[in-house]
Amino acid sequence: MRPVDATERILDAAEREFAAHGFHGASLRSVTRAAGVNVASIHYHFGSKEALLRATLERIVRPVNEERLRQLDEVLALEQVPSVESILTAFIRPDLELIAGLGDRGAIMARFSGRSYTEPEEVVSRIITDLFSEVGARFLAALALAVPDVSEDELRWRLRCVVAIITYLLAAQGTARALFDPCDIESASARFVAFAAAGLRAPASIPRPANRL
Amino acid sequence: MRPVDATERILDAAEREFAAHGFHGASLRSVTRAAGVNVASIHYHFGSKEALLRATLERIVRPVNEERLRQLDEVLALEQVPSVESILTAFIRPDLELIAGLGDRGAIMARFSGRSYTEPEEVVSRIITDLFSEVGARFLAALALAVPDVSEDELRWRLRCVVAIITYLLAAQGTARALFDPCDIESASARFVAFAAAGLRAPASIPRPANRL
DNA sequence: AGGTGTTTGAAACACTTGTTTGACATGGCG
DNA sequence: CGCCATGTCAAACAAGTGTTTCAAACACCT
Repeated sequence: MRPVDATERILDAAEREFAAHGFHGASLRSVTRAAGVNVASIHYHFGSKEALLRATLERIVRPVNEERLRQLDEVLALEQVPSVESILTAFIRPDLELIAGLGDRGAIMARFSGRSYTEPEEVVSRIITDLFSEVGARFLAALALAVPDVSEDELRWRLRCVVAIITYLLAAQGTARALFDPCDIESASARFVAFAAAGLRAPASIPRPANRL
Repeated sequence: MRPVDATERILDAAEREFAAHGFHGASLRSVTRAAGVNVASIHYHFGSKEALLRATLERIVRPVNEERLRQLDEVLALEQVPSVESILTAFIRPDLELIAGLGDRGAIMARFSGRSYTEPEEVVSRIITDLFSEVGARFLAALALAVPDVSEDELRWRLRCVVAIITYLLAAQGTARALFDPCDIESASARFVAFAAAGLRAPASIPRPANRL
């Protein structure tokens, strides 16, 4: 079952360790021990701990983001003015499908990617920003079509709230306080979309002036 | 300006270091260096790194949560059926006020507490769960009054989404991608409330069965 | 078989980690 | 003054960190 290829085995183990303990908390030796390889092989195959993290992250996030864009294209092809619900569904389903399709490893990957968003270390946030810039821009543009009444600035702000929710959803997965049953992605998706769509569609906020009569 | 008391100086420095690098990423020596004290003094005053984290966390979170409950009581006293907006405002304002009132340190504390929510390490999540159990229960009960049409189970789920948003808001503060201007808590609060209130009030999700005809 | 480039292995590198120790200074009190 | 608790300090502790080295093993090709 486990891949014979050492590179792949290292990535599998790194995924687990980074998910469980974060970038600093995970040690290369715990990774190599779990992967059944020598410590040196990490530097041989990847170059450094940071490079290993990037590789681990990319292996998870890239296909998910590609699937996101694919589903978004599908929505845009079907609806000339896309609904918020369709856009949000295209945004979250690739994550949920990943989790559902991979069993235990799905939970690990969810935690890992959710966690990576909130890593304080520059290293991680730089990688994440890289990986998500295109997806962010495309979905923001789609949302601007779907919710024309809200300024793009506030929409961008709201999109980040949506990302925050997904991050949290993923990060909690595989812990004692998981937010959804990985087998039931329909209701997880429905709950998410119901909440987030209403939030995105809300009338633009009107900050009351600091002192109002 | 800086407190002369060593305990306080250590807590100040720990706050900064934990916020910037997380629990594992921050080293005791970087804390003591910043605080201008000896390494041993951390163990003298607190006992261990973990105990230092707990103390740092409690010093921030406790007063904020007390203020949350105070503002919630105020809302409940004024409105017999509280509005979602009022509840949400009571929930987020103590955070924003903290940030606004404390300048740089506010941003640090925001990042620190936001970050702590997503620490993978058991250590941190245990402390957080402790500190938030009462607030969570009280606000959930209030929301159940305000949104009677949504089941308490789904409401609990949505409340966690709200917490996710706040966490993210706080964690991004003090970084290059801060989500709001600390001086303008009015519009930050308005944006948050507009988004979250709409989400909370959304009609209950109706997960269609996995296979529907 | 011999030679080539690619992977592995054990060991060491220099350094940092959290924690402990014991000597030293300080300050209040009888 | 001596006494004792309270802090502080440099130094050391053992263990663990990411990274490097270099020889041995391997796989593959002519």
